[in-house]
Amino acid sequence: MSPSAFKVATYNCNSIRARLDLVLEWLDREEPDVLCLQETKVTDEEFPSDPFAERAYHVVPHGRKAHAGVALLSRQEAHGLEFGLEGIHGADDARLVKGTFGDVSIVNTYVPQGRAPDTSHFQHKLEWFDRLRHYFDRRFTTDELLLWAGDFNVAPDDIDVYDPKRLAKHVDFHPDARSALKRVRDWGFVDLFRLHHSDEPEQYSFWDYRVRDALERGMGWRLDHIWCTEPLAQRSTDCWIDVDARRAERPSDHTFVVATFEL
DNA sequence: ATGGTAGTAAAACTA
Repeated sequence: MSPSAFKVATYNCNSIRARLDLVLEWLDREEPDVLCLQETKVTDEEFPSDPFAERAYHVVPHGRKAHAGVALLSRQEAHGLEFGLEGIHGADDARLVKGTFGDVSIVNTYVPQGRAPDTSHFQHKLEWFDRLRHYFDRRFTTDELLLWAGDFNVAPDDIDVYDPKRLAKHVDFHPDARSALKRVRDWGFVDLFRLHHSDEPEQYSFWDYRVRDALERGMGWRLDHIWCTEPLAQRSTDCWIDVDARRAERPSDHTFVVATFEL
């Protein structure tokens, strides 16, 4: 059997309804096998599935009204669907969806942002990572083809933010958040972007709307990630960040991260 | 950035 190309992308769209045209144009151009969306900000009933179905994409939404929400878009139908994290209920559900495509499982997460380090919301973020680590412990082994993608709301290392000293107390670069993320990574994940672009500075996936000309001034963060187990990393051919999508008209404050494989 | 902007949804809340 000859190897086949497999392309996965992740995008925090900040409302799928507000970003529908941008996402459709990107899909038409890039034709990924799977696109993981975060911050869809829509109930499953209201998710605009039709234009995706017209393009032969299956949609698995897991959303809620107004905030958060994730979705899997895929050319193959997903099997083995799982929604949410054990112990996370109510308004903070709608942050995880898992689907399996052939022998590749994909977990798409929108990690809680955390608001401020001295709040219960930040403690909840740390606990969320611990629950996610338990989820991987319980549900998968590191010799499986598993991919974890999404808005992790953490920049892993100094190289992943524009000013590590200034941002040290921010919830997306706080030492406690970074070590919580590291505990999940230590389960057995490879950061695909760094696998292909080790030591490359100023490679970001997020630029705050509120910072004037943040993109032009290089004031970014690498918060959106595609990580996978070692056997899948061995089949990885490339990983890149599509900065141009952040320059589009009415963009999200995040942009697309893409990974390709030969399965 | 003790600011700022964007989206939801109809006044704040979330990011």
